[in-house]
Amino acid sequence: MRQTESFERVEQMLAGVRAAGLKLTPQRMAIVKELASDESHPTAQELFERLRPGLPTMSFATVYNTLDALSAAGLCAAMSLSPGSGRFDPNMIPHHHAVCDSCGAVRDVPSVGVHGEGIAEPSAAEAVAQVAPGFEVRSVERIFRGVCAACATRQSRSKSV
Amino acid sequence: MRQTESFERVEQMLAGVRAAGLKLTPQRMAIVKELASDESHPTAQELFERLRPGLPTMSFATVYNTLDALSAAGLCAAMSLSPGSGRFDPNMIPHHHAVCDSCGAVRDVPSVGVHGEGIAEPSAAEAVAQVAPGFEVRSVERIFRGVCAACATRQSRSKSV
DNA sequence: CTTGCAAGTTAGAATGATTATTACTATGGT
DNA sequence: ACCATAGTAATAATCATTCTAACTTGCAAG
Repeated sequence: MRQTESFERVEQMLAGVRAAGLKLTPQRMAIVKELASDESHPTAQELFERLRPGLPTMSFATVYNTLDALSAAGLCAAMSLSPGSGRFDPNMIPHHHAVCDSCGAVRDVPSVGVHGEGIAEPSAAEAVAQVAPGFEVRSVERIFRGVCAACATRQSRSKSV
Repeated sequence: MRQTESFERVEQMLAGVRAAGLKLTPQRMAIVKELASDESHPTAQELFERLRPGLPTMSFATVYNTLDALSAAGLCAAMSLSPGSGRFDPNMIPHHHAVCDSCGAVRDVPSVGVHGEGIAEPSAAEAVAQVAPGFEVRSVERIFRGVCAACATRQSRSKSV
């Protein structure tokens, strides 16, 4: 069943590539196949190393280009979850973050509200337990992604030109 | 009032530095002051640039060292929210992520459950609106941080030595 | 107040991931 | 089969972060 699922996802993604007007090159096919059948959220590095045996001439930049193209076409998502990098937060009270996709600004969002602090609701904890048995959840963080007021006006302005 | 708040946080953090057995150097004081009175989640880069005028001899590594020390002492948190970097996710169905703090592995967590997809609950949306008026939330992502089964056993093993 | 030493700092080099550049090549429509 | 365009390869450039080795300082005991 899992085979079928990932096969479908490959097909879907390849269709998406064409629909987005992107050319279907061997490199892209290989990257799509590898990415779509992988649950482990690989890095560009990992993909490159896995694909190199099959396409020894492929360049590293192609992996990034393709991943960017896929992201832009809405066929995959770039994440940044790696620990110990980027920004530092002096606020140790459990809270969430609003991140502007456009300018990258980050704002704290207090976790008031009915659902309580940084503790998972039962349903969510169950969902984690199902996909990752034995995973001990220590904290839950919510990231609200969107566009801040400043960027919204800036974008509509430049769009109207 | 805001002045007082950040002043308190500086005091608290400095106290924490001493409590953790860390030496209180001018560089650390400066970094703590700057970080604790800042809501914008600065990068190491930004902190360094802001502090350089006051401490021209300070090295870049000191900023990182201090931030690491503060994180280790539980006085601040390192985040990675920047867009377009790190890992790639082929799963475009709204879902959450379980991240192991120890090995960095990422697993998808389906967002079944009563609270629905990637849409914020009213209370959370309100909270965002209060701190960032005009922020348009496009998606909500949850990150469950913790320790995966494999790392949990590995840690308890090495701890018992 | 002085002294000693561990912890901290400095400067710069090393590392590693990502992005940009440029000339070459292959794809897909006609 | 041909051509224009989009994609690729190779390499250089950039940026953040970590490491190294020598020097300096906070601070506690004398």
